[in-house]
Amino acid sequence: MRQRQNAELRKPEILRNFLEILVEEGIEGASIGKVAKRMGIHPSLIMHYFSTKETLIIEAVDHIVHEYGVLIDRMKPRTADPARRLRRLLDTLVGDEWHRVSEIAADFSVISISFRNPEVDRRIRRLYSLYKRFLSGELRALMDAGLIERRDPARRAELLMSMLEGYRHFKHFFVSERSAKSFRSDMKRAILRLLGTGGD
Amino acid sequence: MRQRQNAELRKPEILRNFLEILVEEGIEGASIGKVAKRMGIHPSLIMHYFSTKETLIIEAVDHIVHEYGVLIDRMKPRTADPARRLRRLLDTLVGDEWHRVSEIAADFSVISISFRNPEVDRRIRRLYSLYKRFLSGELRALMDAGLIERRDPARRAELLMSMLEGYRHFKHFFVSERSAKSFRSDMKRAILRLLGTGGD
Amino acid sequence: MRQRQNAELRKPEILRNFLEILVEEGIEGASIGKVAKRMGIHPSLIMHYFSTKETLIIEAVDHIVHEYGVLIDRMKPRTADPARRLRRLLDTLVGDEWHRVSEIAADFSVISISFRNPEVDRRIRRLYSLYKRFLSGELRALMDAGLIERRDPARRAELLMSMLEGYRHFKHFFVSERSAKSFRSDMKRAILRLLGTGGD
Amino acid sequence: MRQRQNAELRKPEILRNFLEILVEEGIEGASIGKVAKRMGIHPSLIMHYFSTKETLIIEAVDHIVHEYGVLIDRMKPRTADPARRLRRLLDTLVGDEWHRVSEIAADFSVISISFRNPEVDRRIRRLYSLYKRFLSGELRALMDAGLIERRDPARRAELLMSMLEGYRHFKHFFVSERSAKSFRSDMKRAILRLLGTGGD
DNA sequence: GATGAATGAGTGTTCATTCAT
DNA sequence: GATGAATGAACACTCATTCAT
Repeated sequence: MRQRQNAELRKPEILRNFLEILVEEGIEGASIGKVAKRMGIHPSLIMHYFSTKETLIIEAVDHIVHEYGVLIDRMKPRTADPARRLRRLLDTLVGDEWHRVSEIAADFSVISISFRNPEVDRRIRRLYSLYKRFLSGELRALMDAGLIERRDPARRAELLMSMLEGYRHFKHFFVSERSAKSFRSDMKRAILRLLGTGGD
Repeated sequence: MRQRQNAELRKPEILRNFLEILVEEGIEGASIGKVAKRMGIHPSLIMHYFSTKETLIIEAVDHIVHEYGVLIDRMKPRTADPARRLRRLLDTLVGDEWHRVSEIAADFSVISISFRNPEVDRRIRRLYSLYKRFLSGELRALMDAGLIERRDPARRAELLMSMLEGYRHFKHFFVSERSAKSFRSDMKRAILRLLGTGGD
Repeated sequence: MRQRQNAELRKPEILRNFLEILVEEGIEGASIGKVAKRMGIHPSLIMHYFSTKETLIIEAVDHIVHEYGVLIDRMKPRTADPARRLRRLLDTLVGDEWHRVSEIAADFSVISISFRNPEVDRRIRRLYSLYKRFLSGELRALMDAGLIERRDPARRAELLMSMLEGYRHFKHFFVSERSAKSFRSDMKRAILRLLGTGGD
Repeated sequence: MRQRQNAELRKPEILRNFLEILVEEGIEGASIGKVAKRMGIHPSLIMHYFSTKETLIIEAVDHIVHEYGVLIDRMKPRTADPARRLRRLLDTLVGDEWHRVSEIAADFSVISISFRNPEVDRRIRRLYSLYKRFLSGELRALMDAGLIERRDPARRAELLMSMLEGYRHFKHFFVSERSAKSFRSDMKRAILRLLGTGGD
């Protein structure tokens, strides 16, 4: 019954199951035993692949961070036309994909871990700095094109990230189901305001 | 050793210690045993007061939520003068006090719990709805006074909360230590823009 | 809310609740805490009345033993007529009342305790010896009257008790619901056979 | 210290120790910790083999039930000669072996458990139904041979079981040590009477 | 008479981990 | 590559009991 598989197949499978449990039960409920039971394998086999729960967590965080990185990469514009670049940026930032990429519950668990685990902290920091670098670059281009107000692009990026991350993580607490859709277009307009374009 | 105290003294002391550990070690590390050891008492004494870890958590969350509630309450303006009200609102929203009221690490742990614990979820939801109600009211008053653009105040409140909560919770990831101070005045200006006043 | 009562009222109430739990959850589940919770009083109050779980158990056993004692007492014939005495004896031994007097589950728990608790053992022994003395006396009278075979009345009593106790305690395992009623008349005939009367 | 064994050796060893404690301390005193201490191993090792106290109990009950099953099996006659079959049956039913197979204290504990544990209940029921099926079959053969009175063999089996089980379980309460031996021949005669043979 | 504070041992169970096979 | 044996610490929780009020 127990098929013999190699690390390349098993490891991602373990990571996937671990992340599922992380989402369902939080970090306080995510144990090696549960992952093993869910996969129908022996706990020691997980130790065999990851040697420590710590490294399992790190690799799981890496997986999440990687997904976000891919997304940021995909936001990169394929055109030099400033107007289209602005539209594309806005569409991506408030778009479905970005908000769906990972379960928010996992985000909270991971960030929760980051306070005590320097390795996890480093990874999140690196992700956000990547994000910020991309955004500032994009804003600078738009400023150069005169499409948005010329100001310190890094600061503007931080403002944007505040609003976007705040919305992504807390919306389910204060945005009613009903208004979620129209809220998105509000958000677009708000971004434009923050960046300073002519009018609404 | 067997010092005798009563519930009014012991319970908050236990809660305080529990929250300290929650911040230091996260929900996955916050155990009754550790709280007891830290206090130099027996774990069963904690059960005596809270009967369940669940209720200990709930009461701890209540404690946090209460603090935020007090803060929201203190934001309430003592004046009818619209201009002063606006200034006061801005000062509070980006002020130190609001950002210091509780350790952000505790916030993440608590929200992390809220995904699986309906009681905790209810409490956070109640808090945010209180927050939103207060903000919309305040915005409506400012709209009536013609100080900010007249728009659906609830939606505007949600936008504001997105940005503020995003900043509060994620700033340490993307705002450099150096810029934190000046970022605050940026934030104020951003708020004014979102709400639509004459110019910068 | 908590009324002040005196020992004469409280003690039997505690015993009653303890026995209920003993039946429902067995000796392994019958704790002072549960009794207290069920009664809405503090566990220490039970200690106040019984000072030890041991004495609580003993008094509970006493209560059960007492009930059986009353029953045996009630079997005593009010007539000197030997034929009526025999009929009455048979009717009682297989009668409903005797089989209903106490929950069999409690019997098993109590006997289970008796193996390790000499006090409980003494009480059960005393009860059975009372039972045996009564039965032998009755049989001797019937022998003297020539209604049943003349043999060592004590031995005959033991035989009878074997069969009756066996039926009482194990019938639910091997007697089908359907046959339980007719089994009773079978049992009566069986007793007569054991005691040696003319025919069936 | 860390002697390595396998399940085939350890599991029965654990079961044996558990049953010993069950007899000595009753179900209320039979804990995994005590079994572990007695064996000089860690409690978690017992969990490793049985994963739950419940399954440990079930397997222990299975062990007891199995022993009885073997005994019933051994009662099966090797001859077709009715007279020898009857003698053999009588000898077995009142014989030492049957009464020694398991500590009566364990019986009471197990039956005590059966009231709340459906799995245990099922097992005891199955055992008794096996026992009854065997006895009725045997009685029918003897009836066919004209050695005992022709009556509903199932009912007669139930009567027999009542008496035998009653004797087995309660004899130590009402049968004096002195009389135990002669009681056995009394019991044989009583059985014959119940089954209806010519005379005593 | 009754409650609450406090203890300390003990409950079954989960956990990550090590090691031999 | 995979399993199973074994550990030891930790977990939340229950228990009977003591003592002060």
